[in-house]
Amino acid sequence: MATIRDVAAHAGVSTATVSYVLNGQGAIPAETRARVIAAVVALDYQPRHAARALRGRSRTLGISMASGYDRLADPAMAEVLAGMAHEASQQGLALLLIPRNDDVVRTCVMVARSGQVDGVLICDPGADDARVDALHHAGVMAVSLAPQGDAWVMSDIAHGMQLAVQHLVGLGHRHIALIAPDVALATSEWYVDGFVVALERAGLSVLDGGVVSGGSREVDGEAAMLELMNAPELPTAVIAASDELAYGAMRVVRDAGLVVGRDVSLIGFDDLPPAAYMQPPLTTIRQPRFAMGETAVRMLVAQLAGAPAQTQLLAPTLMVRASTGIVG
Amino acid sequence: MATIRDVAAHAGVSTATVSYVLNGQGAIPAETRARVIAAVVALDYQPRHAARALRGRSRTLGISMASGYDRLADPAMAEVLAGMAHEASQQGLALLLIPRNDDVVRTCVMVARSGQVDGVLICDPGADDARVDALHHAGVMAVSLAPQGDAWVMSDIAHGMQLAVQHLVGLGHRHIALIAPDVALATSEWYVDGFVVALERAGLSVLDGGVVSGGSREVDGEAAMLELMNAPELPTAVIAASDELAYGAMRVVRDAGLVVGRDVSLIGFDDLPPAAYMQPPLTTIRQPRFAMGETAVRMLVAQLAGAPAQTQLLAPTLMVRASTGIVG
DNA sequence: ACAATCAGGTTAACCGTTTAACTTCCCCGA
DNA sequence: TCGGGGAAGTTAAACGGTTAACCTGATTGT
Repeated sequence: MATIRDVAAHAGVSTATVSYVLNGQGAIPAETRARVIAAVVALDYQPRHAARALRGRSRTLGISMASGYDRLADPAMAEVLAGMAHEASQQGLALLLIPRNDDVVRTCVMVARSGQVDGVLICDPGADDARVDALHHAGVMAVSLAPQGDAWVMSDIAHGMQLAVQHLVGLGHRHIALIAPDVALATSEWYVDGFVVALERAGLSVLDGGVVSGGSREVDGEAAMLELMNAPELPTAVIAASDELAYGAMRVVRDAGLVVGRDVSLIGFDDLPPAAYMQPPLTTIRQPRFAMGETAVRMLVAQLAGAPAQTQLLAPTLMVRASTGIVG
Repeated sequence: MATIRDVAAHAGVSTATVSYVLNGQGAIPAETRARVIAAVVALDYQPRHAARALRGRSRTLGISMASGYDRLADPAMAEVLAGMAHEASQQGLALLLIPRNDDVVRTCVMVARSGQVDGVLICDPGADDARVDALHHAGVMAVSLAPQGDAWVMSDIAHGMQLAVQHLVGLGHRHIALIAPDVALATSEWYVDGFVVALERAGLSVLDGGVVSGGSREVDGEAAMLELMNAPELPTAVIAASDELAYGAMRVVRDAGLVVGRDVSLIGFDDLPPAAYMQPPLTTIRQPRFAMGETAVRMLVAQLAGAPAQTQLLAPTLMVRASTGIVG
């Protein structure tokens, strides 16, 4: 493969000149510039990334995923990632999926300190996640997808809960339950607290057994809904912390011979594409996942450029469909 | 940040010795080794990735996605990616999402030739994809997720179609239609050809308008199903090339007042998690997406290690649920 | 007429590792 | 006693760019 020296020789200039031309720096007259370009083309020259990165930055951002890359298959996560990839591409940055082993925190810090990435995006922050502190301590810039540290972006879950509860209360519901997400996730408590606060504002209170811990998959939603149905009194409405949980809950309600949207109202979170194709179509709180990904990247880039750390809440919206109805 | 020189000075040895210790090479007595390790720990030394990569390989594989990173949000794609990330982690390799611009082929070749990645995984091969040839021409190792070039892995779609058709024929169906995938994808023709061959083997033939071109999203499935319903005679069974297409088709059938699984049988492809939660639960051909991702990485790694290029077909399986039933 | 300035370069140090080749020193066998 | 050979390091040349500092000759200002 041709090196910058070969190009310089071919164009009859020094390597410095070639470098300046390629980086658009220095004052190079058009004629010389043209000769250099011609040499680059003739030799099919491609600068080595490692050699460049050895001096400056790597122009790559790291993606850290603690809970295992299986989570990539989670559509909500995939959408965040899509947003990140989109924005990163806009900025000409690459995204690196940091390899995982038993010590995720260590590996993540190592990759960052090795300079393979300029900053890190913490995609699945756990409750009490050690990565934020570890990265901060190592002097690595990072943005988290949950409120931790001083740079993060999240969907305004509390507001989403308000929307959900208000919608249900408006339909006459007074007896509302929550299927909470996996407690291991940092966002988990936001769903629960948001739910409690929203109920209070509506003048309602949380019932005994009105918050059941779910998980993240459909089967978890089934188990949680079964738990709710075995309680002394069945809530008239259920909010699930994700669409997947809602899918599972919906099936259980249906199997019990009840009609979702009439006997029991059901709201999900996320608005994944299949939600609108469920039977009945699922009312849900759309979370701006793609935008969260884009925003996280923009924030990290700004921080790398010297801007101060920021935090941001993105607004969710209510998608009304047929899985919620007047209490009856 | 401490460099290898600092470590060498601190341990009272040369940089070469430090390097040998760190890479487990050369014959270094335990006592010296311990001194070096102690220095590494004391100085919190972390080797620079770029400096290493400048000599050897980058230990990173590239992910090329031509159709835009929005496709990452496609759950089927996300599952492939999860498999790749999993296997790559096992091997201690990182995965790089290659940035996209208007000239995808060029960018992809550039990143590979720049040495930022050792090889490329072509995730969404298009029909007549220029990347395979371009990469091959540039001497870059690559594995595609569709039959093109000499190294690829794919789910055995033809066999999947056999399973689907056999299942339907066993239920008495003779009038079967196909909702095809986006023709821009390299795998598209495999669905169509597989369908045609499977029908022939069953002694059936393709009807007029029996193959409608779909797309990839739920709305495309709706449009395709509408087209089928407007044809002179309604097929008794429909095979959709993806679960998403099937979701859309299912809704249209339902909205027309027909019952899926009784009036019209419906089969999807992929077996995404929501499939089992549709109403009725969707019979579908499960494709081993995660395994495809793992296999692709393994094949690329083997190739980089000098092994000859391989091709592989992974077996899909039939998941029988309630969306298919005896013709009536 | 002479210094200051500028355009258009070049030189060489530097980024941080790896590794082939070489040096020492010591031990052992003939 | 001498040479061969291995153990334990060291030296220094790569790897392929970037960039601060310097050089040269021509032009400008006074």
